[in-house]
Amino acid sequence: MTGRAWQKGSAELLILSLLEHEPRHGYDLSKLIEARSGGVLRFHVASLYPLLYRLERRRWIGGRWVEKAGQRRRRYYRLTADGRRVLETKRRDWRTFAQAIGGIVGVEYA
Amino acid sequence: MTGRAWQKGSAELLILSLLEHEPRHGYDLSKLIEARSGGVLRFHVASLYPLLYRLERRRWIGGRWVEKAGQRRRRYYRLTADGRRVLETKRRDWRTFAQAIGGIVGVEYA
DNA sequence: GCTTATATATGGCATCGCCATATATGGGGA
DNA sequence: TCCCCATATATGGCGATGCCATATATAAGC
Repeated sequence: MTGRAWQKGSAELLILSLLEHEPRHGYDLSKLIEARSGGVLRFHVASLYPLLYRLERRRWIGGRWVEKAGQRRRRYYRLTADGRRVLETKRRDWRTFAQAIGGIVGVEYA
Repeated sequence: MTGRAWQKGSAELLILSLLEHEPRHGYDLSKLIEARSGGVLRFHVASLYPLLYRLERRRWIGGRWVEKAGQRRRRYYRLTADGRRVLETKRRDWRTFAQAIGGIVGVEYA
């Protein structure tokens, strides 16, 4: 549970980043985060879906249902123009934040 | 408000780090965080004092009152042996976490 | 005398991630 | 055949943690 509290706030940045180049659905995002972080990051679906609704309500992402035979329906999300701008800002902010923390606690990321 | 949400969870690491080499009192810690981060990080005292009580309750830090003439009383905190171990763990965890985030969102800290 | 900086304290609130649980479908193995 | 697992989305309630507002108290500076 150690680092779980840090995830607060980073979730939005993660989701926006993963949607940058292609639309994805919720379950896929959840699996991607876990896989790409080598298991370090893990988002429970109970956090993920409400987060996606929130981002959609803010118009940072847009979702649409895709139904295929022999498959549960999926909702695919894509970045909006607003979302793209927010992503850039959040990336910069994250970098600034991480460097500030690193500077004080004496951690280098190299 | 941009990065404020990220602070959740990093507060403990910051405090423990700042107490690593010398005892400090609450107000001092609050000012130090702001100064050393160039204003990027800022902890309101309303968050800070309850946090200090929590850390003391967990025996990660120990506080003692210091009264001097012509000065409001101050409570100085120092790291305990437990606190020192926790600090090491949290530092490692933070590094792992920041690298995982950086890897997914495409941010380098160099 | 008034404001500002120093210094600690606390009640109530908002945000956000988690647990538990629910629904629904397809595939693989015993 | 039957059950479990992976896939896929949904939601009520809870806990942790930081913030706002406010309070108290003292010394320094104008």
